[in-house]
Amino acid sequence: MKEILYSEKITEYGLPYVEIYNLDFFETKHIFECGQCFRWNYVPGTENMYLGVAGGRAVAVSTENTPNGKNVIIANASKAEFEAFWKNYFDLSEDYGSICDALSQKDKYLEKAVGFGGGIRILRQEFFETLISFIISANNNIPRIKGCVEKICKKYGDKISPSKEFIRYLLEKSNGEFDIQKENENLFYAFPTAYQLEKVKAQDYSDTCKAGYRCAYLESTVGSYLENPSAYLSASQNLSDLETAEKILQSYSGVGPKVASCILLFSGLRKDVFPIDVWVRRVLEKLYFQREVGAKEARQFAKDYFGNAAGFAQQYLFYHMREKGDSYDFD
DNA sequence: AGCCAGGCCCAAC
DNA sequence: GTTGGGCATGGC
Repeated sequence: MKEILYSEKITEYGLPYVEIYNLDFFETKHIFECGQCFRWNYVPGTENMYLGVAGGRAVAVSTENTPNGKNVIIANASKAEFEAFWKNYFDLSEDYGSICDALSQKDKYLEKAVGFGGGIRILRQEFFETLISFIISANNNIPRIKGCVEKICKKYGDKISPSKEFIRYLLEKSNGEFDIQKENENLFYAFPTAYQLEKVKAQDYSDTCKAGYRCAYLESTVGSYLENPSAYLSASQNLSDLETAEKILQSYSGVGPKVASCILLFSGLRKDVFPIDVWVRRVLEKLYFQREVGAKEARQFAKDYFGNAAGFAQQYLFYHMREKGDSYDFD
């Protein structure tokens, strides 16, 4: 794997940004629209820029082609912030070239899915945010999940006031299409900490974000999380025993097998899990079974067939099928 | 109107 | 240990 080269720069009007040079396997659309995250939004008027909040910081991420390859630009970030947070967040230490090669050689379906979504990176998102977000995701659809999460952040999270320079950057890059008034009111909030949610009741969540019956799960899970905030560490450190990690996560209210897999995968704790929702089960049935299968049989197959790369395989298959929609067909 | 969405809980076997 | 009904909400 190539060494990651980057530097901090600054616009002529004073906005710091980090530029990563010649980075392969990084497409913003693939990364932010593959269903793993809910707080990144396309910036209208740009080619491929997404604005998001993580780690209590708002940044705009885009790529641009140069004669030497594709550069990634993280705007409104310093070198120190990149090294302390974003480098890990974007999973830059993972060798996606090897993963894509290995999966592509496995079968023709994966070859196509990897060819389609080869710019995906599995984000190493913060644990508590991932826990709460994927409880909301159960039996829900992605646009609504994003709305629920956004409203919770707006009501309970810390306000992040964008600098004048960052606003100018967003306006210029979007040719004025970015609605700074509206988005400043909606997007620039940190995900709340567990302590900020400590006193929030199910009814409050319901009034705030209309998450329905999941609101009771949220209240309960925040409570049990606060009883032992480091419990998830024992799940993450227990790398030799996936079943224990899943069991710990499933002790939270609203977390079953599928949501537990998502939390492990999308918070970067484990890459060898294979979350199975209704979409993914359909893909497995269509591609590998040619019949209907139960959840347990599907899980076993994924574990045996995809092995250590199961999480990556799942994301490439999921993204490909979701984007293709009705035209998803390999035959 | 009825079905579906990155499913889970709980009761009944 | 497995299975099935119920579940809030909004888009189509």
